Amino acid sequence: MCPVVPGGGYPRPVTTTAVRPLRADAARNRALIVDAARRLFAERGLDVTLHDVAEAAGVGVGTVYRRFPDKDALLAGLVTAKYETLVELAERAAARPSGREALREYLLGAMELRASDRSLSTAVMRAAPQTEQALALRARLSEVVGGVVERAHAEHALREGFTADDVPAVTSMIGSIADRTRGESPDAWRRYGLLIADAVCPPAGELPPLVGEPLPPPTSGTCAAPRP
Amino acid sequence: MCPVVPGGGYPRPVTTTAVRPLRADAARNRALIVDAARRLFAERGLDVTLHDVAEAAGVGVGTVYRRFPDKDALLAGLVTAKYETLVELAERAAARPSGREALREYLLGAMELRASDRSLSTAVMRAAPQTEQALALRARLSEVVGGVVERAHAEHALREGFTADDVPAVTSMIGSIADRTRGESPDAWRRYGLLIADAVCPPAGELPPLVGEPLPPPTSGTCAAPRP
Amino acid sequence: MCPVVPGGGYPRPVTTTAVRPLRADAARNRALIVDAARRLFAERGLDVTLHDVAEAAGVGVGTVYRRFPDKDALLAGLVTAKYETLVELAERAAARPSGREALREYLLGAMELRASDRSLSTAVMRAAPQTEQALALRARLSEVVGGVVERAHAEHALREGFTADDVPAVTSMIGSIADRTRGESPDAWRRYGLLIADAVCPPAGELPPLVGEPLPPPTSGTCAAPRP
Amino acid sequence: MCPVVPGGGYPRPVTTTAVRPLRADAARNRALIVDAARRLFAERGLDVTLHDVAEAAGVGVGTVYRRFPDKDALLAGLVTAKYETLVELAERAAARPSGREALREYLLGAMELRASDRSLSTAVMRAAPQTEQALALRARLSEVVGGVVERAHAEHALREGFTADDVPAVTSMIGSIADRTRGESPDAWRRYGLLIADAVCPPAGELPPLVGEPLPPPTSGTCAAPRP
DNA sequence: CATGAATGAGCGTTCATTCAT
DNA sequence: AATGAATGAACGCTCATTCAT
Repeated sequence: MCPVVPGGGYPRPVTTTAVRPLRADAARNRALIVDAARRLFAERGLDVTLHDVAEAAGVGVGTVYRRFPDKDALLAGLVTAKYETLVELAERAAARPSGREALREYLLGAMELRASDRSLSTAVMRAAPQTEQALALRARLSEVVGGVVERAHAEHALREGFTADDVPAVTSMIGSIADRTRGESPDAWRRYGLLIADAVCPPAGELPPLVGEPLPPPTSGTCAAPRP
Repeated sequence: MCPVVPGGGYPRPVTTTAVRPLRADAARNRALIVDAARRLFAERGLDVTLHDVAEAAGVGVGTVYRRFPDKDALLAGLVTAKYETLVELAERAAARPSGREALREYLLGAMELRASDRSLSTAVMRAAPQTEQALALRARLSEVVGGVVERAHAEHALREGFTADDVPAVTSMIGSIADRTRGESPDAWRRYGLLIADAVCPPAGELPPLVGEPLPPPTSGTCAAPRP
Repeated sequence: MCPVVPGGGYPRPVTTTAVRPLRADAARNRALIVDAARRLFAERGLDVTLHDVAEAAGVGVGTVYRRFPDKDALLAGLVTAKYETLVELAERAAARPSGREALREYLLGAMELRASDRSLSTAVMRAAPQTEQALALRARLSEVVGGVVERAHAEHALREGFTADDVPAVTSMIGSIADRTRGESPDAWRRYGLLIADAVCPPAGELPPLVGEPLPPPTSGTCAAPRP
Repeated sequence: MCPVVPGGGYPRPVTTTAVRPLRADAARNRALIVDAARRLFAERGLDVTLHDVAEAAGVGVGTVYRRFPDKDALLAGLVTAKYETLVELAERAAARPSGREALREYLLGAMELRASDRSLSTAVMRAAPQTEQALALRARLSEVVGGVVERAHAEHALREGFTADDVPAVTSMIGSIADRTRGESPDAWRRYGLLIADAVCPPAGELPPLVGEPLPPPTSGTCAAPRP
């Protein structure tokens, strides 16, 4: 609703022409920071320094700290933004009539997202969702994906025992592969994405009778973000 | 069972003029260092300091630097040691009459190994194999696993298009999951290990008709270690 | 009772051409700032930030800097305010018929004042009196206390050699004790306040025959505030 | 016994010619650091940075941190060294036949010491004695001074109610005065040192009948160093 | 050779101060 | 005049790496 990252949909001050003219610079800088952070984190992983971010954004370090209390908060901001994208993705996928196709679409889309950002697979793990917004997004995502998973199960399109909580784990694995291969062949992960998607929820036509004896039900949300 | 130190079978420079009696101490120290490093990295991840390693090994930091030019080289050393274990594992598995079973045994064993060591999934990524020995080990591993894969294909037990080069990718993914879950539920990775093993090479009885349209043939060895 | 803001009795620039109606706001802000600063410094010592002060005062940091060139100037402002209280105290004490009692009253009162404000003993040290007003206040204080001291000497109630310039030194010492003990026993300083007051000017009844061989006459005003 | 600061009496390796030849540099550097620290702290108070210390000592910051885990530890080291001097001073004073004279000698000596080091009055307060050595020294000091105070009381040379725990408070006050006047007249504190010494324990000949109604017995050790 | 003392760039973070709005 | 966003030098501290012993 109200994106942490001022990417696209800033709440336009529709009624007043200039609600807070002072905010113009601030907002622009914030956007610069988030953009730079996103880019750097995506490229180089979690060990970029806030000095790097500041420099890349063309602002002073202090400005970064004005917007984000510390490095984790910045990461959390990025993660939150990414959750938003995931929610959108899930909702779009859920609109499909076939649960199977909905799930495959979401799975492959989520993998793609993870694969595009080096920091994400690690960041999601480290940064507990600290804002209500983040928690709400996670809950919403869980809800939508849960629905899709249920529908796919009802269609017998899904490997037995697979739950909505397995989804982040599965995309996280793909993220790790992508991290290793981004340099040489940025699409290498697709091979494994497909492998896993097929294992979980094969494309229409064949149903895998694979006997999955699911181990102890996974710590729920294991690969999502840690509980606060 | 699993020789930590690859120094065991050093090719003696028989023909060289000087015998170098000091080599004994050096080798012992190298062994101590690698041993300590392995333990510490496995326990605490990549952010252990070289002082910690040196202390745990009972040597001075300088000695560590004498054996390994820098931290990455030490990591590479660990990776090398791990390759030795993998080779053993592969050879043992390859002894099975069934290619399918041989492959499953190796896959699950390799996953287990990755899961047991916190630093490995990252280390493999960062450290290029720098010694002839490491390259030789990798070649040998590739050879043995390649044989097993071929046999499994011959038995039609393996997903079409799957190659020996996919094996490290697949185990690497499991390593990343294990890293994320080790704290809370150290066995959580098994769920996904099984999922993937089944997808690749299902247990005897059913054959996966899953149509795998392999994407661009993976950069060979992609998920092993980066090229030097 | 004790006007925090020295702005109260500003000498109006009656003769100047422009009346400057804005002065009202400015003065009010200055008052708010000094008030907040006093409170915060007294509570938390010198390491409060100017942002804290500004926030507590309900103004922006910029406003603080408009009124006081830098942090030290603000401290100087506080010291000035404190001087006003001291002048009042001295005048009230000087009204007593007995010089001895007047001096003791002033001494103990001044000590109490110092003891009640955490930042003051340090602030006095660092901030030179920068305004004419501050200098005027200091002169006035010196005058009043000088009178009292003289009367006490005339009554032979005061240790030989003791001068009005020793008074700030003596109260300053108590301030330092109070700073150190405020946390655990906020009244601990009284023990030493009494000790010193008795040494300087014992309560009526006994006259201290203590032979004080005053060392080199103290740099006058040494413990008040440094020269500009 | 074993000085924190390698000032004079290093335990000479009497029996072996070269016990630890490597330590030569280390010891020299440590001495340089402590010397520089002492000088800087004495001159500029507690807010010197460890970079300053390192630079003044001619070593890198890392070296300072190698010797002292953090800034407080360095301070604690200095404080410990100062305690040693105080113990020596107290023991020498205690050797006098007259308790009165012993106490005056110690008081004035301790004041002199405090007056000579700007950081000390603050440092003693902040740095809790962290080593057994420091605690032992403090205990020893307390013991010796306690004996002297008792003897002075027995001679009726001491203001009633004055205890050994008042001694650090009294010297601390002098330290604060000295801090304020060091720049302009470094001996100004003597005037007040004498005043206080006389108030506490007047020179032989006259006994002050000053009615001291001691306030609640002071938190013991209030102005010494905080309890660990 | 082995040692561990020394180094110093760099980290995350703070805050007095400036300046565009 | 007032604001508060922006700045960046500096802080305490770490640790990979070097080099005198």
